[in-house]
Amino acid sequence: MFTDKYLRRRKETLTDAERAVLEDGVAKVVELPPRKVIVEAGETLSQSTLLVDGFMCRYIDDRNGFRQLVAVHVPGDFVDLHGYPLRRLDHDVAALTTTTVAIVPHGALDRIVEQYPAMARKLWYSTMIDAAVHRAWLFRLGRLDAGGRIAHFLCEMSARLEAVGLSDGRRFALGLTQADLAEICGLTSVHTNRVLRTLREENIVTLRSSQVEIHDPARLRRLGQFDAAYLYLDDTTPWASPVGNL
Amino acid sequence: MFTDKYLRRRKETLTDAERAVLEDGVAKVVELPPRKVIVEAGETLSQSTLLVDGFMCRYIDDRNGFRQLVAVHVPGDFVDLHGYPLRRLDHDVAALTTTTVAIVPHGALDRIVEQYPAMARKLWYSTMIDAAVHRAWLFRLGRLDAGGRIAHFLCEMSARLEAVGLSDGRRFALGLTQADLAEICGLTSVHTNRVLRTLREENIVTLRSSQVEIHDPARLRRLGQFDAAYLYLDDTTPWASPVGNL
DNA sequence: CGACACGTTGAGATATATCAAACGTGGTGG
DNA sequence: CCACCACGTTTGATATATCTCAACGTGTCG
Repeated sequence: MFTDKYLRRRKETLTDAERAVLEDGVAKVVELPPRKVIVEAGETLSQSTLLVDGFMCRYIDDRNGFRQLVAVHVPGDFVDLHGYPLRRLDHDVAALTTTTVAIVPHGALDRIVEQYPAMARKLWYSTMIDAAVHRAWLFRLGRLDAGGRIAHFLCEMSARLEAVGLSDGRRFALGLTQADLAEICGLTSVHTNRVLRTLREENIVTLRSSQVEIHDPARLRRLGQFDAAYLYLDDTTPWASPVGNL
Repeated sequence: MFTDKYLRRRKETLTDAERAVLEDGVAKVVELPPRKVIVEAGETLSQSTLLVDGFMCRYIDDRNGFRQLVAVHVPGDFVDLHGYPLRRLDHDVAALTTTTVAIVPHGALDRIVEQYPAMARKLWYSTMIDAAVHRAWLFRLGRLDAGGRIAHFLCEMSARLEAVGLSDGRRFALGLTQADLAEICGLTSVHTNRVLRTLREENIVTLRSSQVEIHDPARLRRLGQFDAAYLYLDDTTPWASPVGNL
């Protein structure tokens, strides 16, 4: 099963049988080039996307062509599962890097939800983690200054990537430019650059060509007032997350 | 049925039979005093709260005792339905004003979800609207300046209250102090006060002792770059929202 | 009448944006 | 193999939005 690659690294929340059912629903696996937009706001959707490899994001455009990222996705995430109940989205979805995605038609989800109530619950739960991440992002934008926002985001990425075996808590690849990071944190790229410099100079964290190296995790967490509880990573309720961190 | 009061005002999305089922699940109806905290982050929940009357909010505390509101609820909203799948929340839930709430034990939801798959979908959908609102708030905090944030929020409240018959699109009661508004918009209350003054002076909107009067809806919308699509108010899919705007 | 919460105003400090330019570097075509 | 281009990064100088601190006003309610 291709989902083995990352999905198994996490606290097992989908049973093997359930993962098989989900994979049965996969219509095809595709590679997307960097920056490829796969969903535009308002479109009616007939499928959802499971991210197998690479990084994706979701964003809302403003009037002046600037955009606010509202989510970043790592391998194992069910990127637009919320599009299944919602039908049409309020934002765009795009690849950040070259990615591999598995396409799950909504018809397949209909069947899964009907036949396997336990999976229906886990899918719902999964979308609720996504919402919890939104709330953490609200906190980040509303209450933290530039340094705190960047620190908080890097902590989140480290935790989520570690959960799927893509970070050791110190170093990881992150397919983001400084401009992307700015769009996540509600800052200009110029200011983001300056803040990254001081973070580097103070020996807290270094970000170079999409490689992140955390030198002082404790200070980074404190700067970002980061508490990973909202990621529900240790959850083992019958509701627990079906895939990746979502 | 007590839910008639507001729930019927909206595009009918729960059938009468379904509303009856939901009301059957209500264990009790209670009144809460202003500022009453009903859920604290991390607690394990065994019930969810339907807001019948008044205003409630959800918020995340920072280290210094400041807080960021992550949601505001109006009558008809299922305030912490996400607590049903999540079990424990990543934030607090509190009343803003004196409120009336209906308590729905999670056991009752279990029964509903098992017996009525169509309602299970509608409940899921409802939590997805809540998440869509989170994303609009991310846009607000990340991309708009102080005036834009306040304008955007007031547009949202006007639209949501209008949907439940509590606003005529021009005037409505909003149980918020300027300090609350500041915590919603990621601003200080001092700055919020100044921005409100210019909004009043420019004859766009007046907020006086929790009464909002919109003098120039078009300019307010433009200022806040507001587009109500994310509220999915006109949705009539089989998924459509069960209650209030959530 | 006093207390308390909420709203208002002022002066000054600071974080972040803006505009403009230069730099590095990996890739590409001649 | 070099020249050059595109893209991301870095830096400087200046403008501006928002915060901070401190004080004062105003209404409401016991």
